[in-house]
Amino acid sequence: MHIGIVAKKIGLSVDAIRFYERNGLLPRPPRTQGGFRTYGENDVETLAFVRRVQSLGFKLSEIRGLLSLRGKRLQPCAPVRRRLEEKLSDVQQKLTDLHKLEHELRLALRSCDREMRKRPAHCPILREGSPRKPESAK
Amino acid sequence: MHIGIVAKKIGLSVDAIRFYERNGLLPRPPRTQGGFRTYGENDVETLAFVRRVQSLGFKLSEIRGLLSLRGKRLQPCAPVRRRLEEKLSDVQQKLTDLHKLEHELRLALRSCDREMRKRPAHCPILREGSPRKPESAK
DNA sequence: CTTGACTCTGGACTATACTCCAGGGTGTAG
DNA sequence: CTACACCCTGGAGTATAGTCCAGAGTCAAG
Repeated sequence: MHIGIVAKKIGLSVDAIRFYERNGLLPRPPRTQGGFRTYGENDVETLAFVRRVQSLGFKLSEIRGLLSLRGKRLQPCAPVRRRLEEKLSDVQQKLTDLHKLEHELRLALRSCDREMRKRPAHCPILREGSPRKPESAK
Repeated sequence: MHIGIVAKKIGLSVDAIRFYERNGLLPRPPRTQGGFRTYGENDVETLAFVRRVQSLGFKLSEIRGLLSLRGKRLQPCAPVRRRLEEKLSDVQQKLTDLHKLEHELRLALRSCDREMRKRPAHCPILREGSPRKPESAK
């Protein structure tokens, strides 16, 4: 299989596949006389795996580690589990942060709303320091 | 005030302040004979404003827009409100995505767990396609 | 054997928000 | 006047995950 076929099969760009190869996510395939890469089914599967764990939030550098686990005859769950747990706790941290942010944004909106009723041309968010040269005495 | 003083006051690096200036987040200050930037209190306030809205999740390019609003005599709330709402809905979208991701990760963990009891050396995450040359007949 | 579609390499480019650097000039305390 | 701390500019580098390109070569059908 040439690279374009593989790309179409798994919905990646040809460039992305070559990029993965350069970055150690896909072994170098054999080449034709002329230098074209020739892939087999297991390459397609590897790429599918990459996509799948990527969709679980792993970055390419982490996927490299996962792939090396995958290359062994024994495929112990424990190290995978550990990584999944780390990732889960990252996600939870991000969720916490975003919830805080959501709260802050709601507060800002509320303060906007309160002020809007009274003095609609004096946004409380914008005030708190004014630009250089307030033109106080022109 | 020289740049280093301002930097210390608001907890930014000197480099960051110059970076903001280059990117239109802070007006060019007057210079000394020798070319040193000299800042006033309103610059400090501007920078404080930048930090504050940055902590609300706005990126620098968006902050530029906010700053231009801030530079006017009339400071209407409405456009600020609109931006806050957009940002809030971005955040909510991200929360949704992360919740889904959290769910996916939990599913993966569970499938790991189930398999671990039975065949601890055959991680279900790793399987689904094996590396090139499975050595099926060595 | 020609043609058109495909592939090769190496390198530049994208966005974000800065940091770090060299090589030089400036401000000010003593 | 001399240190020494501070400041200047321009440019490179950081991380991420690719995309896009030119200029050249290759493959397969007809």
